[in-house]
Amino acid sequence: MLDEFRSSGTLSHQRSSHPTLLGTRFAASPFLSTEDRLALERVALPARSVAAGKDLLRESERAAHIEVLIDGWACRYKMTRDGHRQIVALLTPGEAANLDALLFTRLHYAVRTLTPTKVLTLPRDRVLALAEQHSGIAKTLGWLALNENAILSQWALCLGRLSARQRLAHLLCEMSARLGDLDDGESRFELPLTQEQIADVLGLTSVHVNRTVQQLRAESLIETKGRTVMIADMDALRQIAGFDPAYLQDGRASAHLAP
Amino acid sequence: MLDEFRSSGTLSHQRSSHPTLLGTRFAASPFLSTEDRLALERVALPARSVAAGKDLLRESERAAHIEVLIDGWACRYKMTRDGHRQIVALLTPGEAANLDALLFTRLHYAVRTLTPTKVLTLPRDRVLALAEQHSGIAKTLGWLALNENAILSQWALCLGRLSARQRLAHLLCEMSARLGDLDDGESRFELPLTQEQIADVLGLTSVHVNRTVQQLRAESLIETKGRTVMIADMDALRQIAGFDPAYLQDGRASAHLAP
DNA sequence: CGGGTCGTTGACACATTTCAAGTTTAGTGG
DNA sequence: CCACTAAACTTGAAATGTGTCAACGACCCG
Repeated sequence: MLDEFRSSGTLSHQRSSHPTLLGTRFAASPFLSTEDRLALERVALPARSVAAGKDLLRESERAAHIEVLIDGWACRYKMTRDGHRQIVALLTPGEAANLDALLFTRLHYAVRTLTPTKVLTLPRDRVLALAEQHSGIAKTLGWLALNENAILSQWALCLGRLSARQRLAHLLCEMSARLGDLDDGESRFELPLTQEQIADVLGLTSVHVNRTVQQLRAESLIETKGRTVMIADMDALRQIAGFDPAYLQDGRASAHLAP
Repeated sequence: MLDEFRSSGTLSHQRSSHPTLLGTRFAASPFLSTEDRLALERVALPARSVAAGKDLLRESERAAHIEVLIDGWACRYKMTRDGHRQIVALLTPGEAANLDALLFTRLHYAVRTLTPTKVLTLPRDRVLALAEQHSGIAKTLGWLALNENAILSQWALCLGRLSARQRLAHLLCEMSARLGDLDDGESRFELPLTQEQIADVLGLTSVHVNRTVQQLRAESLIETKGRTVMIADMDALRQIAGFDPAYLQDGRASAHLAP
């Protein structure tokens, strides 16, 4: 059972203190061989710990490294001129914070930790050099970018066309699926977000998120205790959200393409 | 002056009838050498014409080719369970319709033409093979994907946090910039979208788009005649939208990284 | 114990949607 | 070239989802 492992938000109880990409999104790529992964790990800088609520990267910053979230949660966000925040990506353990840094000179978003995290740094130039030698690494990087693309497209649909209720349901379904809970029926996981942060993901107000959460609770669709969410009726919630996990799972289906 | 050239929505008055990537987003990549581009053109299938309003690709389809829009406009869109449409990307002359097909097995969106178009097909396997040999091509593909991510992230901010008025202003600013009108002051270009399609981009109702367009017209910020938009006061419009073209221009700034 | 963050609640304002006509424009065939 | 039709645009009135403002309570941590 991976339950405790997962709900702790941790992916890196590695045997050694050495940085490892095992269990990251990188390792989930169907294109990354073990050899590729080890090559990447060899250029990784030592992991460092970052407290919750810190800006890992700031908007418009020049970033020369890729930060990989080994442990803990973070988010990418953007600010509007009049001071509103929109979270454009939730980063769960194992995800890269700023893939763009590989080919872009400046970031177009900020990255902030949501919990205490462990972060591993991959120097841009070393990764680019590896990508030229190992096509599996190049493909993996492209695959990661396209995955983010798929999630962003889905969120455009949600933000543009779904009601508050549907958006919240969708977020819960998505996070449950991304955290590995693919089984139907029930699901329980840690969602280390305040209602205000959820509002910044959903493009809503924290007040309205609160009311919507209560509504779902009243219908016995979900339960919450602290930062733990339990989805009591996954089918019903997916129905409300119009959630189809297909957009999250590609690549796994095409694993036969791996070298 | 490129004015007529641009406003015709055409990028492919090529000398020969041979397919060409000159003038496409591919060619805009700071990583693509002339040799790389010619290699890609060699594997391209003959361009074909597609009428307006046709579904080039359907959601969940297995796509083995990348379709590049040589001429005309198209969009990527997704449908909600209850029948609402969200356009998640506007594809202008020179853009790739379904980059995802490179590494994914299934599409997560549909692609529909908005005007009569010319489409060029790049076979997936040929492109992948080229990407392994030419690092410039691999980088270009990644660069294209990251560019789409930047635009999608910006749209998440717009859809989540901007008012109808701001969103419309933002769309007009973005399209003006993407079509190459970087000069300040005025801008005139073709926007071949009905107000209903604009609504599907902005996550609004066509009725409300209409009212918002009229508002901008009444303030003398824009003028429209047919499908031609004229931005009369770019600075004011950018101010309203909080528009900063930075997210569109990366790569050009890093052109020194090209081989 | 105290102060701050987070969650909760109520009353009200307002942006946007919905519904249901019109009117204009563009395209098509006679 | 005109007549006809469908699509696109426009308008108004009413409904509604979500935001705003302001207060209070619960909880946690130092």
